Amino acid sequence: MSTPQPLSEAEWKVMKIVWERKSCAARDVYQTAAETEGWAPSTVKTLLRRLVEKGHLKTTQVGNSFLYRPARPALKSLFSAADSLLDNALDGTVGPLLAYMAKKSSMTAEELAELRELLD
Amino acid sequence: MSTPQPLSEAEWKVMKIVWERKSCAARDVYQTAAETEGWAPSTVKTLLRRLVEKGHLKTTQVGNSFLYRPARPALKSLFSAADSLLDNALDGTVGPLLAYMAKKSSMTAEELAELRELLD
DNA sequence: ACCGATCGACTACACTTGTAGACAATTGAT
DNA sequence: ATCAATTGTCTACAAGTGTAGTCGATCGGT
Repeated sequence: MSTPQPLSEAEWKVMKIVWERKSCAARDVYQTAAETEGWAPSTVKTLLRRLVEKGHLKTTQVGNSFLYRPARPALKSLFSAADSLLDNALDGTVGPLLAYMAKKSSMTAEELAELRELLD
Repeated sequence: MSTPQPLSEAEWKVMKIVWERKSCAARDVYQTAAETEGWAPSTVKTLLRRLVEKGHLKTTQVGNSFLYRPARPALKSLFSAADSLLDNALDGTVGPLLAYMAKKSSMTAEELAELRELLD
C-alpha cells in the first residue's frame, strides 16, 4: 500500500493540477486541463475516477460533488518514478544521468547548495 | 526521429540486455531474459520485434537470424526518460528529487566528484 | 416548485503493453 | 539427403491507457 500503482502520463498531468491547489473541485481540474491540454470534461472525469481507484486521490463528498485531494505528497510519487528511472540505468550511467538532470533543470541557488552539501 | 517512442518497462529490460553485450544474437536475449525475468522465448521475440519497429534496435541479417544492436546509446534513452520525469516534477521538487536520486544510487567516487564539479 | 447547469456513473472504443502459442523456413549435424 | 533445433512471422488475448459521449441525479437560481 505504501506504493500505489504507477501513474500514467495523462494521470501525472491531472495529479499535478490537484497537487498545485489546495481546494480541488472537479471543476478546477476540468478548466485547467481544458486550457493546458485541450481535454474534454469527460476525459478528465475518467482520469479522476481512475486516480481514485488507484488510490492516488482521496475524495470528500460535498453536496452533489467531490473534493479531490492527493493521497500522498507529490514528492513521494516523484520518488517512486525516480526509482523506476534508476532501475533502467546501466552501470556507470547514473552519474551522467544526474549530471544531465542537474544541468537541464533550473534549480534555485538554495536547491543547488543543498544538493552540493548532500554530495559529501 | 531524434527521439523514438518511449520504452515500456518490459522493453527497457530487453534493451538493457542488448546494451550490455557486444554481440546480441536473439539467443543471448532469450537466455538472459529467461533467467532474469522468467520470460518465454515468444515473449522476448515479440519485444524484440516491437523494439525494431519502434526504432530502438537495428538488425543485421546473419544467416537465418539477426544480430540486434541498439539504435542509439543507452545514455540517450536514459536522458529521454529523465526528461519525462522532470516534466512531472512540480516547482521546487527538482532539488529534493536529485538529492533523493543521488542518495539512493551508489555512485563511484569519480562520478561524485564530476557531479560536484558540475554544480558550479 | 421548476429549469438549466453541473456532477458523477456507466459505457465505448481504438491503441498499447505484457505475455505467449503455432507454424513455416532455415541451418547445422550426421 | 534427412532430421532436429532454432529463428522469425503471424496470431491471440487480457489488461491498461487515451479520449470521450450519454444519462440520470442534484444543486442553485427564480
